[in-house]
Amino acid sequence: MPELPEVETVRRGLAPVMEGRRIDAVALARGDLRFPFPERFAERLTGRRVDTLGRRAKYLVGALDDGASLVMHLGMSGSFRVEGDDPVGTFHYARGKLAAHDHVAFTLGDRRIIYNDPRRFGFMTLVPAGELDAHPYFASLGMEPVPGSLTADRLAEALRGKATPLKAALLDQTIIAGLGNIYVCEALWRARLSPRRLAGSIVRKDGTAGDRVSRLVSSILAVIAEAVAAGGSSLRDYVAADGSLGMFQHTFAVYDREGDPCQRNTCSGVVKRIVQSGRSTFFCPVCQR
DNA sequence: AACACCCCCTGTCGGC
DNA sequence: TGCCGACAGGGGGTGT
Repeated sequence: MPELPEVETVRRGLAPVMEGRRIDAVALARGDLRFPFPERFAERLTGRRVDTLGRRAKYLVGALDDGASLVMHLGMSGSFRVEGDDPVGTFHYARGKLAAHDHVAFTLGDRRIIYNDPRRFGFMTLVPAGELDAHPYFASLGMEPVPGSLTADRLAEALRGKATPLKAALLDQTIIAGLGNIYVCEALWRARLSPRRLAGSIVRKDGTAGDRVSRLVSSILAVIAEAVAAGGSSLRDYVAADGSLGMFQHTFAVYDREGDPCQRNTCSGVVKRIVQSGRSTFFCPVCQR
């Protein structure tokens, strides 16, 4: 479910509940999510203090006081909620029993952080001190779609000569890390680029960025920044850790808008849905070239 | 090496 | 109303 803006929204919600606090207990409702939990997962976490809760691509990374990292991925349907006796800030506290698809409960003082994931495509693991950057999940991740990391020159270099459709290249986490199906569709619409065009074809012949790459970079940076500012997108039952709903879905130009008129002022096109590498792509075949 | 496909799992929704 | 297929925000593994 969650792409970078949703994961970042979750991070911002959980950080004040986790940072600087000790994990007093970890309860697992089952031995695996997408993958088995690592050996002694609960024991290794218990008693550790979470110094910071960070994010890389779509991963949440808790930096523990022994140098290890708690790595969490929400997959398609993962979410967190916070329960406790001591209402603070905007959190909605309601202590209760574990519900269906609650798989992990972290107790930190008077709070409980509960991970729920119906499809169990999410996963958690512990990475020993000093091994995070070299870990398989992280070693090959590409640029973060933020200013200073994602630049036109770097994207041009990464896409040059690539024969895969542009849509697939943008979903490739080893090129840009954190984009998913929604924001790729939206960014391509903003950049007026066809998802079917070969990725290498937007790069100039001499390998420099040029107008198309520049437009794409601006579009990606803008759509991600706007989505983060809006608290991400809420589809189906997705909510942030504080129970609030992200609002960005109301501004989708093409995602899940098959048949709607293209929102570009001068365009008479209609949003079309196609399937690329097994996933839906929404775009305007008239203005996206 | 680089791609394209299939699969993991559960819930929801639309069509009949 | 009920059933059934299609589809869903991700990404890892396999086969070409």
